[in-house]
Amino acid sequence: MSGTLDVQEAVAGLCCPPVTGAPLSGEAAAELARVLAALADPVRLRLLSLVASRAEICSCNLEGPLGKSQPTISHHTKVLADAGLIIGERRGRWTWWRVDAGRLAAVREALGG
Amino acid sequence: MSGTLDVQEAVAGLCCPPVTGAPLSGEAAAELARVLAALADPVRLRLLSLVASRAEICSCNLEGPLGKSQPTISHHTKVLADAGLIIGERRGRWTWWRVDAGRLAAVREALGG
DNA sequence: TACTGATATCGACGGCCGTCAATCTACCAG
DNA sequence: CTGGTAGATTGACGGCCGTCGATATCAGTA
Repeated sequence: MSGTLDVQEAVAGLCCPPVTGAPLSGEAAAELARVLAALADPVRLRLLSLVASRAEICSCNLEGPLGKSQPTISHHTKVLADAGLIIGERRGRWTWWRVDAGRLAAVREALGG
Repeated sequence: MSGTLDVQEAVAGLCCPPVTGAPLSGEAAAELARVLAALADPVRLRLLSLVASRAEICSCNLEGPLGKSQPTISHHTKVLADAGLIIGERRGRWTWWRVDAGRLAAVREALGG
């Protein structure tokens, strides 16, 4: 809206200027690295794509396709949620997950988008 | 050029459909995870931004700003180069590094760009 | 209140990663 | 050839991460 806002405005919680711009500060690099570390796992990438493939998905629908134990799935959903990439909501006995598209876009922008 | 080419065409060596599309295969997830793991380190992110801040940069200009030992810098440049994110060229006694912008763009697209 | 089922947490094991000192290799100057 | 310098490689150490069995928590149901 305002003319004073730039690329970093769209960066949901991620305060990193693009890596392709000026040299990153230690703090900005650490914060971006934390989110990227959450993404840098095959199981979590597949989990993320499963969540993204629908508006919402229940934890119980993740164990089967991913072929991992229930504690492992719970661990990975927590890592992605802590990184802000997915959002969980408990309804009754089930936990429903959805992607935070803004956060994912923020990562792309931090990567020089 | 051809009309048959789509998003994946621009993905320099990265054959991953976007995570926001259909669920990722195990192989696609593993390959994307490998590149993201190379990015998921504060020192390497700062190194990458240093390389990106100029057309080229010499290894000897990295140790100072990053505050790491020479073997550590050499290790990190190798990790980034193996991931295809930077390209090194040896000229005389020095090694010059530059960013592979296409590869970085490929990562962004794999992340749903 | 008990009982069942869905998730979260804990504890432990094995393996991978970042770091650096020491060493090796390659290149240029003399 | 010899010396000096830039960079790569090796080996070792410490710590973090993915995984799962066991257990705890928490919501709905009878």
